[in-house]
Amino acid sequence: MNRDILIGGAWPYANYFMHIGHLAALLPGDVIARYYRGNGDNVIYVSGTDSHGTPITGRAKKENVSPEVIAKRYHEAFVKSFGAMDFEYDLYTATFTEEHKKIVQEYFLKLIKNGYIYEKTIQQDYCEKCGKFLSDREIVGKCPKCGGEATGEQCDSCLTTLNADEVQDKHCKECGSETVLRDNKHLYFKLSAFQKQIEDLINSSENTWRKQAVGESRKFLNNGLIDRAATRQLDWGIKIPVEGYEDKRIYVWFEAVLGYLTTAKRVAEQRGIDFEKFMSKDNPNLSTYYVHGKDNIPFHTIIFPALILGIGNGYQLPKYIVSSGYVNMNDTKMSKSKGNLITVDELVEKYDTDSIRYFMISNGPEKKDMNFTEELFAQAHNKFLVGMLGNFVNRNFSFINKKFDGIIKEAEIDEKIVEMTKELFRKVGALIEQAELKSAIDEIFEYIGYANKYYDEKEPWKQCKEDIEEFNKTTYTCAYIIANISNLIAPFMPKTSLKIKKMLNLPEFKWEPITLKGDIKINELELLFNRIEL
RNA sequence: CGCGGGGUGGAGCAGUUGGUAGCUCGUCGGGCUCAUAACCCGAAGGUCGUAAGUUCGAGUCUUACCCCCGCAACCA
Repeated sequence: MNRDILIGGAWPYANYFMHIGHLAALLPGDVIARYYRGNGDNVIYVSGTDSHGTPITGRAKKENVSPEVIAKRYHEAFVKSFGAMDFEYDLYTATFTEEHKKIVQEYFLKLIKNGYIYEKTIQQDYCEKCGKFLSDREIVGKCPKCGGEATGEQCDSCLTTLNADEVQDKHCKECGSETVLRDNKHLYFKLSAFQKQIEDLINSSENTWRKQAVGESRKFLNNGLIDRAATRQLDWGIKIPVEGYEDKRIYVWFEAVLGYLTTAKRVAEQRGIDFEKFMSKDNPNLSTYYVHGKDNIPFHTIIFPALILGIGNGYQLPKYIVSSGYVNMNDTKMSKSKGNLITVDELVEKYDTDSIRYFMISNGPEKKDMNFTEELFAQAHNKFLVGMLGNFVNRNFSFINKKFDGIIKEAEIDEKIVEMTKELFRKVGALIEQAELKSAIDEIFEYIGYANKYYDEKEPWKQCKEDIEEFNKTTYTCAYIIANISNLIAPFMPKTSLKIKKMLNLPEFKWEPITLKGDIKINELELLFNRIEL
């Protein structure tokens, strides 16, 4: 029975190019997707560009273009970067598409219909000169603590987080005139109504959510969930399908997480799958994965589940929450201003895609933040990819090429290795399903390490002179190992997998052990990886 | 302030239900020669952030403190 798998990668925000932090957080999604596809399962892997919100309008104003221009520019850049890193989404779209907007508005109306949206009037800062309500970022004033320069959300001097109502002596950032408080109506989402259900969700998810996600979510529940405004005073975003709200837009975080549903639904429709059945909590075959960075946790573990419940379509709540830590550069936080931020494009230009994928999984921020340095990267590349994997293939095949015209004679395959291989597929598969990718890839490299040891112990360079039967067994067994490596690494390093498959004329990737038959002719041998010299 | 995650040999990490620490890299020594100074074997390196406590016994439980990262704001 094929399984139904939904994987949602976090939606990168369209205000800068994709950097290695995004990559580290999102890569697990692609690995998991490839793995399940290799099992013949029914995978829907989706994501898109988060393209609304104030920062984009701010940037647009600065560059004197429309927000759409900015959003599309970065959207295209993301598509290119994901492509370069061999991400295979079933659909990568953007929140500015009509399809997304339409479904989000439908969901919004459903929330209203189900009684989870209510109107509330609050007082907000208003600039009379500019004739508009100001967002927290558009307010400047004095910090109540240190008296320094502050915006409506943070003090620039002492760095405390502030609320707009705490800030003193408030002015409009743009024109400088004093702000006044005015009544403004907003639509609120009854998050508090889901306290109990989300508590239950978390209690039943301790083994499938990353530890930090569980802890972080409990924090919010312990404090008690608070209703959140679902609307923002803004003109760039999804329109609110309610009269009297023409000057407002849907809060980006609400619509961005709903993107998982809007995109998955589109994929399902294209494939002729009944999405309501697919996504149903009563579908025992369904597993959902949500993959993102740790700062995104509450949106995926609290808000998104609450929205799903509020919409009331009976969809499955997040089963696997795969949150990653951050990537630091030389022990300091990456940031544009510090200039220590590496974009994916820069990395791809310099290094092998598979090598980057390998490093980001095996040394990635799975449980805690990681530190990225080129030295560490080169070291791991040289030792594991060149020394262990690449070398094992090369030492085998170049010998065969030299002495036996590239022909590996059929022979008995070491039974112990066959058993070990079968077991490995089971073990690694289980780890990938649990999103424990670091352990999964470690298991594979332990196997490769064992293979090198095996080769050394058998000493085929001697066997070929003393006992050709034994030599054939050794080399056929090694060819068997290499063939199986091509499947085992496929979710992690798709290009390398293909290279091996080409050398041995192997069938396309499936998550299962390969059995060899007959003599094998090695197609042109090429090095899998080249050493990196720094 | 509070809360969440983390703090284990030079570096990166494991350590399930408590019993005097494991792995990989790097380093040093040896072996092999099929291989991209690659591969194999061996050795030296830690008392587990700090201070107390519980216990026959704690990295593993309790308390306090310190350091790093994060916290529904749009930055993975």
